[in-house]
Amino acid sequence: MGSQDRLPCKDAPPESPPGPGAQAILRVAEALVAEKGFDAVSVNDIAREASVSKANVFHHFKSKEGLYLEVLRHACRHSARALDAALAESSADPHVRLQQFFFHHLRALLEHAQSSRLLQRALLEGASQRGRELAEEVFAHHFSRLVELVRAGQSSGCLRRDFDPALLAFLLVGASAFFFETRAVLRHLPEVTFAERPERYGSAVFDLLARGFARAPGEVGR
Amino acid sequence: MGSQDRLPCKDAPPESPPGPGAQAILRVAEALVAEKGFDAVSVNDIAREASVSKANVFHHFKSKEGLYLEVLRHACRHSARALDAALAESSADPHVRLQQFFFHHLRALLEHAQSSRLLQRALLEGASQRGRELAEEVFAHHFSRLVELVRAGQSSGCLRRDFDPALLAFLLVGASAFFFETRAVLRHLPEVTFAERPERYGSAVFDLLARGFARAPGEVGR
DNA sequence: GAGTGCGCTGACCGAACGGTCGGTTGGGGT
DNA sequence: ACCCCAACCGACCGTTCGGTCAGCGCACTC
Repeated sequence: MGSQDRLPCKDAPPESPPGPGAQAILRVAEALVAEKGFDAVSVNDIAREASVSKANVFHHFKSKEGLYLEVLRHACRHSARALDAALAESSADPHVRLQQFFFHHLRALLEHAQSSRLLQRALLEGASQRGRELAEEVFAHHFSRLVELVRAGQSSGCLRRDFDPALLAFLLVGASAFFFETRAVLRHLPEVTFAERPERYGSAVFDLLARGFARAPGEVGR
Repeated sequence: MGSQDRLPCKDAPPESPPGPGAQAILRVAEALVAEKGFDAVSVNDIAREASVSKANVFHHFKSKEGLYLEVLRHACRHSARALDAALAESSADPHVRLQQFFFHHLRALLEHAQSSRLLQRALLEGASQRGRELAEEVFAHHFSRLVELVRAGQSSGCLRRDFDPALLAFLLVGASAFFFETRAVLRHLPEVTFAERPERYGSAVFDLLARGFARAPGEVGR
């Protein structure tokens, strides 16, 4: 009943560093859950795909929920690292930094589609609140940093000051994320020519947005 | 086996117009599936919540999948009607028409959160391809009309011509949809002040976008 | 070579799943 | 009066679910 883990900060200890067998299970679970969702994947499916017995899955993870959380933690770590990299661009021009973040973020989303889809699902599902909290932690932290980046651009003078910095941050993230989410559908829309050309989509979107948030009408720096 | 329905166009005949009992089941199923997802809701749950026997559910719908498709069809009809209304704005100014569409769409999304979430899920899940096709039909049609609206604005001269009309259409839809999707998370982000103020979010986003796609620098019409 | 810890397994459990079946209503047509 | 048929139900079916358990093989130590 009351045996919840109380360790607040430690990374590995709650479960020992995953051995090679556990990692194989983790990888398979990640792929299957990302594709079909937690409820649509059974432990049997995972075990079969990983070529181990179902009992072995429960040997390495204390429950299906536990395995799911481990999978999610892995995806979060992955995603957090990618966001760190995207935010670490070191240009002096905030406009360029925003652009680089946007491209980096979009590319990372598409390249690690599995983790992206996993987090997308975690945010959607009301069930397993622990999963939501996990995903929200990652997003809250990095979103703050992005907002700060926008705000810095505003006070440095190269971005307009009459809009909410959080709004632009949200739009940048959303333009990438929504593109990723709906890409499969976009392919079927005859009017859409950018479904298969993420770079083209990225630069077109950023240009359009930049016209809205950049300071001077002709002096954008590009 | 080979007993697929072949009727191409008819609306009602495959299943008779739903009686009051069937409608109650449908309503409950819609709510539960929208909240938890298809796989996380059992027929027993639906029957219990609707205060009927499980057998009765199978009396009105030939299978769980069939019930799901009926639920989805209902949500699609709902959504299609809302989009029709949003696209039917009759102003002469394309800029105003776009704005009205955007606000209408955002409001509809939030007001009929249940249907919205249902379609969002249908697009996400690779399983039950029939569901995807259903949702895609609705989107493809109305997206075309929206693109045409943008294109009309471009050739009428009040919108810039150096961007892809499908791109703006996509951004308008995405800005609403992504806001809807992530609203629960936005509430927890301290920097975000617009999570509870959709109208404020809507006008801020449209203003920012409008600066990017509108033709003249000072002549926006608002 | 007895002891020990660990990765792993097949057999098994109770519960819940989607779905079926035989039967009971009750209002409408003849 | 009769029958019919849709709506509805309790009981039940076979299957699969998440999860448990006793034990096997094998490397390692003393």
